[in-house]
Amino acid sequence: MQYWLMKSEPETFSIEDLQQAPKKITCWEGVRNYQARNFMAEGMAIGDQAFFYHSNCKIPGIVGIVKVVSESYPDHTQFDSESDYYDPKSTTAKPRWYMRDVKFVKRFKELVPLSALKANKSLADMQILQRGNRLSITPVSKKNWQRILEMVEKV
DNA sequence: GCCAACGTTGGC
DNA sequence: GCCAACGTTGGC
Repeated sequence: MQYWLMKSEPETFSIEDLQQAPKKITCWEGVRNYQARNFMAEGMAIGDQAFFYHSNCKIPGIVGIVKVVSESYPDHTQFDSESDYYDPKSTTAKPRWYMRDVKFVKRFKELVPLSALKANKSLADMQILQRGNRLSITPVSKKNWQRILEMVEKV
């Protein structure tokens, strides 16, 4: 089993939105970066877990955990000219972008803020902490996963 | 294939 | 709102 971190802007889709979704499942739409897509399409497997990260908001940080519950399949929003995620260069015969379904696992009582992740020197190799990192989906090592869970328990 | 221009991300 | 960092686009 592998671990991941998935970013979402809470204004667009927050962990509260996921909790309120039918069956607490959502399709993870809108990934439009090849590296992130490859992580999702080829790197992930059903049963993997991911940190849900709120980005571009007042206090960015990890707010909970989700689980991968589907194989990858074409992201329908790429074909929808009304959608912000529309990609005119993509065709149903040859889709560029893929999604998976993820399910709510838990929401932390208090988020683990980015500032706390940065302050924890043992997490220095986390991809999200590297300078200029913009990937919306990144792998997390088992060690770092456990270290972060320990930070949650201390809250 | 190079690279300048442009758009986006996301913390602050 | 600012801006650094990065990815993509498109002319050549």
